[in-house]
Amino acid sequence: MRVTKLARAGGVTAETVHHYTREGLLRPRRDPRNGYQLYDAEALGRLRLIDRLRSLGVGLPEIKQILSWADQDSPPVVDRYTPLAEQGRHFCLRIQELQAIARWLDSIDHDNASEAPSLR
Amino acid sequence: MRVTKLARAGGVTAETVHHYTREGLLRPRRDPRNGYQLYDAEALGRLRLIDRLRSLGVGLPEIKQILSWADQDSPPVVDRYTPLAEQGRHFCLRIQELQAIARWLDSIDHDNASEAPSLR
DNA sequence: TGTATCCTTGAAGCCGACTTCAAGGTCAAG
DNA sequence: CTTGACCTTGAAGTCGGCTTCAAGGATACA
Repeated sequence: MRVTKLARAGGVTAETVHHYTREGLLRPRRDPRNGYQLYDAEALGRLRLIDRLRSLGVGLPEIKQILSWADQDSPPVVDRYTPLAEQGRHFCLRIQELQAIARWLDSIDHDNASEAPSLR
Repeated sequence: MRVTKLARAGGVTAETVHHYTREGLLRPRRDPRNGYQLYDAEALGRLRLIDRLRSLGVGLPEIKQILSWADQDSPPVVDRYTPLAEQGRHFCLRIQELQAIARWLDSIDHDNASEAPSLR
């Protein structure tokens, strides 16, 4: 599929797809006849992943790295173990923080007398 | 305490504290003698919360709103129920996404044969 | 009393992530 | 064979979130 179709499927603008492509996060093949960029179904998965990570405040370079791990089918584990584990810990921390905040928001939501632990 | 001390305690620069103060996320009282901004222990809690939310991609206006809920000691629940519940759902979604991604990263990390579900 | 450190405000600058603009090539339908 | 929708690239513009700069006042202390 071409940019516009991918963009619509992923819920972003065609320009955003272009942007990610320029930045190397998406790597479409080319239609040899006209130079058009052609994206496959996997590209849609990548696009959705990019979008989710972006909404969580992950920057494009970091996302690019994550995608590169996904690209390696049979990678040498030892080469990427350290940064990957680090990434994993990073996300685990974020999750815990997010959960704590969500619990707190929820406690207000249900009008429990509890307050934000982080503010005291 | 004054800006620099708060900033150091919160692990940010004094300029960042100034920025948050200008944007209304922190509201220090003033030393009447010299106009200095004075922050209390609660401000440190707020600062830490701001910092965590920022690292999760939450923007300053959204954070300001969240802080305003924390400010209300005995608020009319009905007035803020809707946006708050929305916020809660928003964060829950983020958490779920983040967990899915973390699981996936983790699965690579431990070299299971599994792949990213989001890419297929 | 000097001087080093901290405080104030306002304005300008920087960076990342898009978004818009411009100029032109492709293509299907009528 | 023209019109409208879609594609290309490169460059410039926008916006949020700081960060830096500038000019001047306050404080601490040897």
